[in-house]
Amino acid sequence: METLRERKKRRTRESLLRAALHLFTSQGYERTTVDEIAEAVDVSQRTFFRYFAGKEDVALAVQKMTEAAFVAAVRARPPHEAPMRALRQAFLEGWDSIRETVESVVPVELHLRMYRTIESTPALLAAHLRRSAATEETLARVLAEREGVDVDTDPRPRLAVAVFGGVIRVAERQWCTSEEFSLESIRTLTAEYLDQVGSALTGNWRTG
Amino acid sequence: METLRERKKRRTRESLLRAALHLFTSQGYERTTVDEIAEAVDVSQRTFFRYFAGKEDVALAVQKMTEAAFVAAVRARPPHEAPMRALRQAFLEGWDSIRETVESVVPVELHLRMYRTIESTPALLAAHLRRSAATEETLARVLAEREGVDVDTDPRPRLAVAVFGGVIRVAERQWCTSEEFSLESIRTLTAEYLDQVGSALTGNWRTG
DNA sequence: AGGCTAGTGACAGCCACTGACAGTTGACAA
DNA sequence: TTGTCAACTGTCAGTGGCTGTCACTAGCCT
Repeated sequence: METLRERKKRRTRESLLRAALHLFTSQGYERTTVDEIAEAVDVSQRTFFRYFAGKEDVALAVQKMTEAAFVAAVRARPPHEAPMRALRQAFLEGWDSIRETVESVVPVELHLRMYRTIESTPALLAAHLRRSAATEETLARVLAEREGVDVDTDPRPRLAVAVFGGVIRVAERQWCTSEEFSLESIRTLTAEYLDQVGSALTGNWRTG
Repeated sequence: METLRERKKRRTRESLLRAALHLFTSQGYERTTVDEIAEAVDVSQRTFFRYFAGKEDVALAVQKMTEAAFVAAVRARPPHEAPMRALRQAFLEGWDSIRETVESVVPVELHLRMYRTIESTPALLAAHLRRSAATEETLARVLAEREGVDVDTDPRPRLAVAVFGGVIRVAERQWCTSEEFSLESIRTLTAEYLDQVGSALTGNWRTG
């Protein structure tokens, strides 16, 4: 059961989040000040910083949710699956539940537009990549445990996750710049790219 | 021939760079202010910002040099080489010339210590990853041209580079945290990891 | 009802960074 | 050599992200 105080906090937090994303996507990340966000929700700037570690943090809050959901999805894969297959299936099958998680806080439309803002704002892209790196470290440990190997001596868990993450990012980037800007298209794009990794590594591409 | 004015500029720039790296590695990036760096070289803070775009920029200036050198090395590979082999050889064989480039500006020892600072400072790691992403985009275009494919319709150049970059970063990270902290060890580590990618992708690791 | 505490606003301050303007110094021609 | 111009630099003032402090209010709990 949620107490009144907790409800108020959650409302404030989500209002700040929505207001921030709205401002970022409509007038740009750099051209939006924290004061503006606070003003839009009618709280003090100081309060904003009590809910979010900073401007970057609020911009990437939804991404943080989806990454956590993805890690959970990988953890939930049956243990007999090979590592790369587990990652692939977690991504493709977990998509819908991730969508629901997002939608409970922020309109999906807004989230999608925010993706483009992140990709086109250097400061945000940098923060996003660092977060991805941290998630990859977590995933490497999950895979290592599934397979019963030591993550500190065996590089394969980290290598597998790094390759997977690389493919995801290529797909993300392609998706952001394309016109086919829907939740479904990133799934098909990712599946397609994952299938092509092998052929990409074993050029020669001219004859292939 | 270098004019007096140009020499002065270069000296100021390199002094700022060395002073900055020295301060960053000895007392930490966050705990170093731009005023301190400027003061150490006895110029105004405003002058610092005329030589470097910001605090991040000076921290990653040497990395920027090495990445540019690497891209050049890839461009110089014979065109009949397969893509992944070109990347691999450019990295392994270009190492010595890169070392010389670095040493002409900054002691190698300082550069190595800076690597650890970058890896352990969130803000710097983020900026470093973003720079890597930009370099990967450049490399993808180089590979696409070598192979005569269109980088906008064929995902394989970007995929190949993403995989390669992922492996490099895993090696970098491992190297930073190990005791074997020499220029030579990262080369052997990278070669080793590149060889293991295939096996990492085709678990099951328990039986392998 | 009244004390306790989480949450808040207001204020002051630090630091990265920028624009504007004036002073200085090297380059180059007369 | 000297005068002129352009490049370079310092000073100053200001913006914006972010933090510490402290008094105050509002919800919680007995």
